[in-house]
Amino acid sequence: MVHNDTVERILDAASALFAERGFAETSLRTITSTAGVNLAAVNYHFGSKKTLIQAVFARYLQPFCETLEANLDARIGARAGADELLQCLFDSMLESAERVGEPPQRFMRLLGLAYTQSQEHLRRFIVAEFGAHYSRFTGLLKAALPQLDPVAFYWRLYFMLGATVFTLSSFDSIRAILNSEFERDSSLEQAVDLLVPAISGMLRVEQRPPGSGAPAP
Amino acid sequence: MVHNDTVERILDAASALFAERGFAETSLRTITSTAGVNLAAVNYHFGSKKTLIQAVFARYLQPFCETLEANLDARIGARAGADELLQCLFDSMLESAERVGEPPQRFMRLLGLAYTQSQEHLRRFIVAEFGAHYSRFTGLLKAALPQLDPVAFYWRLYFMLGATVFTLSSFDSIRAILNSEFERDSSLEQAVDLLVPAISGMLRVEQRPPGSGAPAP
DNA sequence: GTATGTTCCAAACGAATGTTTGACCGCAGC
DNA sequence: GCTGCGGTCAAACATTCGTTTGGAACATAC
Repeated sequence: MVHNDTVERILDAASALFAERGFAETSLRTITSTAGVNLAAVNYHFGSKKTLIQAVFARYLQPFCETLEANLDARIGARAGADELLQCLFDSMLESAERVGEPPQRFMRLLGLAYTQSQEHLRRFIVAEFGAHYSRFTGLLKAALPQLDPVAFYWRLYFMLGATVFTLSSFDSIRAILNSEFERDSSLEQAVDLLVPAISGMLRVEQRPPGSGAPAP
Repeated sequence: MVHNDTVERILDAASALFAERGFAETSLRTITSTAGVNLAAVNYHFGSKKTLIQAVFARYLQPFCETLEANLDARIGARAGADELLQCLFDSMLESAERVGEPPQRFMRLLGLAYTQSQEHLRRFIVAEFGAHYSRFTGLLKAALPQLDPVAFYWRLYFMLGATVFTLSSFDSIRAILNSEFERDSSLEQAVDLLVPAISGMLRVEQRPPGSGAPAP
């Protein structure tokens, strides 16, 4: 697939429209008319709608993985703290989004859609493309939190993923609410600055000793 | 709309299928054939697909709101802690799901879809149906966390919502991974027992003093 | 027994979807 | 000058979608 103008225009339009409405709710006709190209161009250049969806993800994932790996190599020593690792992760996200030239919240939105919409082919694609890098990061984070047992750590990874994807992907609407309610504008960087210590704290909370909470069923 | 057998069968099938695939990806033909009723039954009993989606939500939301209000009245005093409030919230969710007779993770899944899929009518419907109860809970929680400034509190509400909806709605797949990796089965109640202290800790983290983190843009 | 209203059903409706087709254009290589 | 080729285009393809229709079946009321 050659990187010509039509391909870029389709990817731009598809990325924005998918993030806005979801995959099934976005038709190829909407994409091609937004991009100003012919309807048949998608199938000609990408093969199908499924592979177009994957191409949209690849354009984000590849720079993100590269940036994350580079930042981990440069900034993270043998025994890094959870705080450093999280800051590194979010910095990489912001950096790579700037490299791609699209807002980071759009990437988060797409990532959330990949989990919530029924796109099994997409989850497989992401694991294949991203799995190794993901494992490296979670391994480092696990080493930074030795007090957590493996199962609790696993769950907290998902708590972190959920909080991040959910809030950053909804950043635009949350900001609109905050603006109308507090008359104070906020940037995505400020949101990340609130997110990192909150998540770091969540990860570091001491585990509740078994039996001290709600009675086990 | 009378509560006859056909209506119940449609709601059961629609609830399960929506949670599994999303709204746009689930056709009325799939719903009616799963329910074993005629295709026209949906439009006859519910009017349209949109109002069917709302009806599916109403069947969960109404018992949940009632249960939450009752539990808040019964168990929460004037100045309750964040821990108590969270436990009360999750207990209400589990209780009401049992009352409805469907798994709680299905409700969480639907709630996540309501946010991520482009269903403006549904968000409006949920706010109208649930807004007052939601405000009561967030007001109590805010009073329990007086050290947080309003904007930081607002963001942490979303962190909490994201972590909860994301993990509990993906509970089935997370459990499958945990089972294959640690050979230890886990219940939804155990997941909630891990979630409550983690979120409570996240909410109580001291705010990072301005300027000590990444430089403000 | 007839009238009335509710529920169900097979069939069809128009619109929208992803995909394919075959002609057309510009441009390189021989 | 002809040929192959990558790219574009309008048009059509076959499905699938949500919704509507007209009548059959049934119960209840008078």
